[in-house]
Amino acid sequence: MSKAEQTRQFIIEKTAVLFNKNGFSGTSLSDMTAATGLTKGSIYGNFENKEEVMIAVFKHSSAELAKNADRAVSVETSAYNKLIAYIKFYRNNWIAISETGGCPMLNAATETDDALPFMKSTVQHAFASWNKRLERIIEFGIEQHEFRPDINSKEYATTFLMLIEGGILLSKVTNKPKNLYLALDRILKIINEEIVK
Amino acid sequence: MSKAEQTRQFIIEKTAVLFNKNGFSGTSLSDMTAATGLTKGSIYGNFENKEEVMIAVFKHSSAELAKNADRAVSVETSAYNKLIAYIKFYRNNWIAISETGGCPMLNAATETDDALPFMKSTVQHAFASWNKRLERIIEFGIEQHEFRPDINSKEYATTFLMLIEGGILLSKVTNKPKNLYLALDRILKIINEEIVK
DNA sequence: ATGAATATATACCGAACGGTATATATTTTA
DNA sequence: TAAAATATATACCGTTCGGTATATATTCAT
Repeated sequence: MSKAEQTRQFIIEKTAVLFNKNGFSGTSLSDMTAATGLTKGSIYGNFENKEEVMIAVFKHSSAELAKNADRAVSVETSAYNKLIAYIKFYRNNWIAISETGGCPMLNAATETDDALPFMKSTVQHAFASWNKRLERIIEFGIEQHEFRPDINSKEYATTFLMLIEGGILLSKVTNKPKNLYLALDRILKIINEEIVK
Repeated sequence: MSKAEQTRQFIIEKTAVLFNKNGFSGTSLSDMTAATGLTKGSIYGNFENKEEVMIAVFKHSSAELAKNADRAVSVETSAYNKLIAYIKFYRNNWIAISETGGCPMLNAATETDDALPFMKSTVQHAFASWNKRLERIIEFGIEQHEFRPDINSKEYATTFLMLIEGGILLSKVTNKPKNLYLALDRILKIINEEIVK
């Protein structure tokens, strides 16, 4: 990794929390120079503009999230245990999520919708990937004869995703993990009562 | 209503969509003068600063949402039909919600969390009120012997709320109402299978 | 080790930012 | 209807905004 690539990665990592907490509009270039200790010249030597940094940061954050979730899931062999591990992953990581400004998917999606057209396709793609990853676990369960063969894996994946995001939102507002846990318990209930044979 | 009060209301209504779409940081005073046709002097004659406008706008938007939902619910007499009406309300209003920038509760909550401390208590209060309103319908159903007496009305209200917000988020991202409908169908299922006797 | 290539810092740009003092209209009250 | 009170417009403030040309360091390949 060349020096420039290192710096690029350094900028992404140091500004990720900034963008996640304050959004694109709420983050200024001086916030970014303060967070990195670099100058505007250095940042603009590695990125075309603020928008490009935002895109790179979001891609990094969502990829990191996916990587961590996948790691937690991959240690399990059965589809059921993989789903349980997924729930556990969110249960265990509430503090980290909370302290770094909440779910980057939720935050970016909310600001992107109407205000950041340049982010639209990137966010859409990240959500589709997330849905697909959950979907694949369910489909794997069907193949392994763990789960009912007639269920709509895509819809269940989406339902889980909505509950997780809704749970994180409520927990952030109330400052209590309880609501996220309620959402996760609901997902568990759906798995046990509707998905497993 | 005095002229000043009229103007104040006029500013709130004209800037509501603006704040909902672009957030607090993404909305400038010139955006506000453009949307209202008024000048800075006029706006600042009616509000202390931009923050006070944001607070007034959010209170207006969330109150409007509550009023419309209550209107839809109040025409029904049974608790069950009130809950159904609540679901129907969101189903019928997707286009309006979508076109005005999505759910103001979701949007404000997301930006507020870490970036707008001056909004925190207002948003928290609005969410608590929302939860309470749903709770009261469920409690009414218990009193009327329509619903099971042992259910946790607060938790069910929160679950519905999370599903609605998660559904709106996903539908906004994908630009398809399908996901919101999926969330609403899930709420209906919970009502029929866990709440009604 | 040295020259070429690349990365970072400095110093600056015009524009837009939120906000305000003051002048001018417009309401409101007597 | 006239005077007092209030609402709105004008013109301006200092600051910060995102962005850039250029100079200076630093890396990298030979």
